[in-house]
Amino acid sequence: MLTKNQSQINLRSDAGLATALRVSLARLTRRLRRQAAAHSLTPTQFATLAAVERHSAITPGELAELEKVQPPSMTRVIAALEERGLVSRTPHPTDRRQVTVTVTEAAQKLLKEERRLKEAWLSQRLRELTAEERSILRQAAPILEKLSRI
Amino acid sequence: MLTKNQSQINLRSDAGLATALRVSLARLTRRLRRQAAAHSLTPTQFATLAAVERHSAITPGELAELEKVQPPSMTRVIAALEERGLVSRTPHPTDRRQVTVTVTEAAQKLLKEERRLKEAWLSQRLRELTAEERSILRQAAPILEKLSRI
DNA sequence: GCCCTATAGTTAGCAAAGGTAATGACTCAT
DNA sequence: ATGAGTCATTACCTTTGCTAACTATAGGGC
Repeated sequence: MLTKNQSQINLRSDAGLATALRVSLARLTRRLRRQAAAHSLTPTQFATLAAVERHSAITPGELAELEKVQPPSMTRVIAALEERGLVSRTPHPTDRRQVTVTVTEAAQKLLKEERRLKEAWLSQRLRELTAEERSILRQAAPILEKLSRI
Repeated sequence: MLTKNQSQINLRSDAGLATALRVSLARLTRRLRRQAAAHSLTPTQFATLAAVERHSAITPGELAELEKVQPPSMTRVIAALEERGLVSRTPHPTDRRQVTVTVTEAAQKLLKEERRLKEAWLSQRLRELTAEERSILRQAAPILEKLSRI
């Protein structure tokens, strides 16, 4: 009985668009999370490690703001990454309250491999779309990124 | 130091698109979840209740498949909804192993109000986009829905 | 120079929501 | 009529978010 059309959501209104996006995003994220479970880093850890790689010598507070989590949540993620030798915490050069986080060499290697694995599922799904659909998603990606960043 | 450009992700490749989507989706979902915390239903409960409303007399197993969760997770969500008088479980007409779930009247009223509240944040963000950006998201929404459904 | 407030990070404890494994009730084909 | 399969549930664990409270440090006003 799963064949009924599930979305008679009115996409014209902003509220309808919001509904459609919210529901799909939640489901997709759940799906991606599950896909990632087979690999060595959780999605949160992976996203954080990638952020540390992009902004080397970043502080936990800045990372928390970037990833839109509270500082204590970021503390835990960093602790997990440090325990696995993927990031190192060093004192901030001028402010001893702060800490700077950087990726290790091991992390760079792992990131490369993880990226390949972690994206496999979604990439495969993307390949199953038509070229036009992919093109729309390409245009949508930066907008979603912008929305996620507010 | 949050001003650096965070995404030099190559959107041309499927893997790059996959990366960009994955990161943004995770962050947006986190944000939406937090936004929802002020209201009376969790996002998962809300999504499930909405699904029950759309497919009345659906079984837990079908709901689990729809929402891409395992049956035990769905059992818990349904139990929470039943405890609050929002759904009722009745025996399946022909198969006594199964159960059919339907929304109550209270739920229909609540759904309407919740929808209004829960979409407020995202709608506001959508209004801050340009008309063209919204148009792209309108085109992207069904594709994301399709991706989330595979 | 000394306090007082503000800030950065962490710790402690809680809640939401997912998962797997095992169980009980029921169905159905052999 | 029995044994395998199916549906829902229960029990338990994990991840990952949160808030509140604590510690250490910074920095300004007196």
